[in-house]
Amino acid sequence: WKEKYGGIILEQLKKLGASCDWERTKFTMDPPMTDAVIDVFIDLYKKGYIYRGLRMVNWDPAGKTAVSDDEVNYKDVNSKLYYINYAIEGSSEFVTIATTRPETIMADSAVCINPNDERYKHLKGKKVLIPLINRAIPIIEDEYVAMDFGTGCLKVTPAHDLNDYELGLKHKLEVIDILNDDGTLNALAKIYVGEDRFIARKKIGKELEEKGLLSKVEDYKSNVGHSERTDAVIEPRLSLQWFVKMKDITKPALENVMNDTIQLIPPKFKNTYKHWMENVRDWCISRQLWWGQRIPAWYAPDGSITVAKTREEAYAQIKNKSVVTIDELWQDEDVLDTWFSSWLWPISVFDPTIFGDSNNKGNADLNYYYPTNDLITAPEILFFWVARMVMAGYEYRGEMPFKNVYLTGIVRDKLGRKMSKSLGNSPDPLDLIKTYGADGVRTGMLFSSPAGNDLLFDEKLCEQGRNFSNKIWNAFRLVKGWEVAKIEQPQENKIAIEWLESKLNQSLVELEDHYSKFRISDALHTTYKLVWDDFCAWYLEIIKPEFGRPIDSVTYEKTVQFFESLLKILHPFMPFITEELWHELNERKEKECIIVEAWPKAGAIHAAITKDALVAFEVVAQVRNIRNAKGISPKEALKLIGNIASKKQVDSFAAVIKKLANLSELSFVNDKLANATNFLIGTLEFYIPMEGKIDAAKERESILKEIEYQKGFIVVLDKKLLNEKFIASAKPEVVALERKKKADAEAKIKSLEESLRNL
RNA sequence: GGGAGCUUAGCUCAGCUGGUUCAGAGCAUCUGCCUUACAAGCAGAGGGUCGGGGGUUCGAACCCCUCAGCUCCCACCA
Repeated sequence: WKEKYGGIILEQLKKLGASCDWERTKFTMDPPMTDAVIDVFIDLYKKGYIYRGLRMVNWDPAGKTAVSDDEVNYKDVNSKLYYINYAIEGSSEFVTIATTRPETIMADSAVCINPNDERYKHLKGKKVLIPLINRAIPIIEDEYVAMDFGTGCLKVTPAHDLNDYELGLKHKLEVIDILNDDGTLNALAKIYVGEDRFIARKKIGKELEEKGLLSKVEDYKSNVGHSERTDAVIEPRLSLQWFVKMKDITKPALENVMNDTIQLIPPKFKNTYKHWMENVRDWCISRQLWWGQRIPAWYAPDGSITVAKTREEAYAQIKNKSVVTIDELWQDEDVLDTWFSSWLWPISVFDPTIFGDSNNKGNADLNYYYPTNDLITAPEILFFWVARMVMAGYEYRGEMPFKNVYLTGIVRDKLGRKMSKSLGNSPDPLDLIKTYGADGVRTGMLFSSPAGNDLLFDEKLCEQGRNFSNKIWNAFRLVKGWEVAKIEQPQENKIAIEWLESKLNQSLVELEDHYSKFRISDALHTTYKLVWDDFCAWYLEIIKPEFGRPIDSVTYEKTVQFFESLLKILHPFMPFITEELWHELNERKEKECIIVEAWPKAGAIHAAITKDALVAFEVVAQVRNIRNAKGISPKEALKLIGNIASKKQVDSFAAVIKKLANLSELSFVNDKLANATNFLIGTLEFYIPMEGKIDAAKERESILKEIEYQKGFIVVLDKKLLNEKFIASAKPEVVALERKKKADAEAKIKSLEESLRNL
């Protein structure tokens, strides 16, 4: 099973482009890993952490087997609530107790009342007699009993009810198991021995009624567990199991998550974690299954138990104390909970021998890799696995196993259901990869993957991811298709390069911030915008030479460099296309691969240059506004200006600005950029009004609206700046920034008023 | 029953320290474009009482209270 399904999972991971160390895959049931598990069991047993105790299991009397919680279906069943009179010892009085299970009264160990219940105050310290068998049991008090349910008086049956069992533990009550494994009553029941539990229920009900011990019977709906396999009513049954004491071992695990030595991402899980760790019960580690590590406990005919790794070792320990032969020993048939092997993972995966010998400091791998940086896992196994790895880490290495725990979202389908094998609602990643490509699927998943939040899976996102791959590919085709010549570099290319340089650096800073906070989805969005909007939509459109013309070599070289940087930052999301293009873009040596390339370093963000370039781009926006105001197509607008644009370039505003620059024989010379843009706008305004269609009223309206907005802004800023509380509490640079905002707004209003006059 | 979280555009979700970078993105829809990288694309448009109510504050999507709906984890009732 493991070979088949483990193999499929590994193949899916490889197809998805996960870059793991495939030579080091481990299976927790491999012999050395198994040794580690057994060694830990023995060690914890010696330390007194492991003990045998009783535990309620879900018992299926038809299948005569324990079933897991998952295999129990709860159904609403019509049943009856029997009100039974228990006589008070040495008195003619009685108390009435409501129960759905009169057949278990013979297993009662006590009757429990709420200490705050005035009705029963006089019963304190007395005893009652169980009807039909007349056994005396004590009356105990516990706030657990609900005063408003039934009669407020509860019969306590530790052997046949989980809550009663715990109440029994608390009050040290006797446990009397009156049922056989097939659901019939045994000799301890004293009456109706051998009868089935449900037949006994009816007969006991009848007998109680005949003897006048039944005060009434009510119809009642209860939620009863049924076995998924046999549909038999599940019987809570006590069984001997192995436990790990959690009290001490959880201490460092709680402490070091609370003080952020180990960080949970997102941190909201700290609360959940804390609550669990503070209320943790002892860990039941034995399982009645046929696979797993068998518990290393050996039983002798005299009833003694020896914990040892092998039969021989067990015999060596026991032979002087007990008269047994080695062949008479038998091993516990239960196996260990799967998490009892998994919790050692961060250690045993590197050095499984470390647990057998307390002096073992660990091999080189363990010392190098432990503790690791990040654990990525699902929130639903935060307790099962993560918390226990932390416990084992502190117990066996005295140190955290990992620094950060990134909890992924749970993937749900469009209907909000958890994706699962049993529902069959999870798409096969291999099919998705076939349709959208591995890069598309990865990107699609990450578009909407905030840490720890659920994620409704939608194939549309994979489609978007696929489209992004395509965009990158097309950008590559464009660049690679250019003819390069040693010609003079146009001014606007210089500006475009500086602008993109600055944008790239700015994005690198943002990415660093996002990645450091594990905001993977945000990192993808930043990357996506940089590549699609800044690089493809703006930069490439500006530097793109006219059809049939070559590009200047300086711009070309720089563009290839940009492309390389972009591929590097894209690589974590899209490893396949980036690796491919990396090799196509330039000559590479044999081992020069993008996967081992260094992450681009952020350079300076040239605020001034960015600003100039933005002014240039703003011209584009102005052109657009004027065009919209006149309600004419850009083609028409350009025809007005001069019949110069090719059909292809008409719709591209980046191209428009270039054409405009050529037309007016202007170049974007250094600091005179602003003058140039003003001239351009003037040019447009000169030509376009000649059409006589300009909607002056509309234009005026929009300018007035903008002025209104800016004035409103100033009011807001003034309010803030005049607020003593704000001034007192804010940092000086924040105040300065607010002042600057105000000055900018005032300048803007002046310029708007100017254009209003010119209109 | 105990605990945690969610509710923002038709859909999926951002919105990080309360402020005008705050009402956003993508998808979907609508309009116009087969354009010499890309129709899996380009240019635009419409669309929201930030679940309801109350409070704190100069100021609330954001903080507090409350109600409603949803989800997950744990425990499940005589």
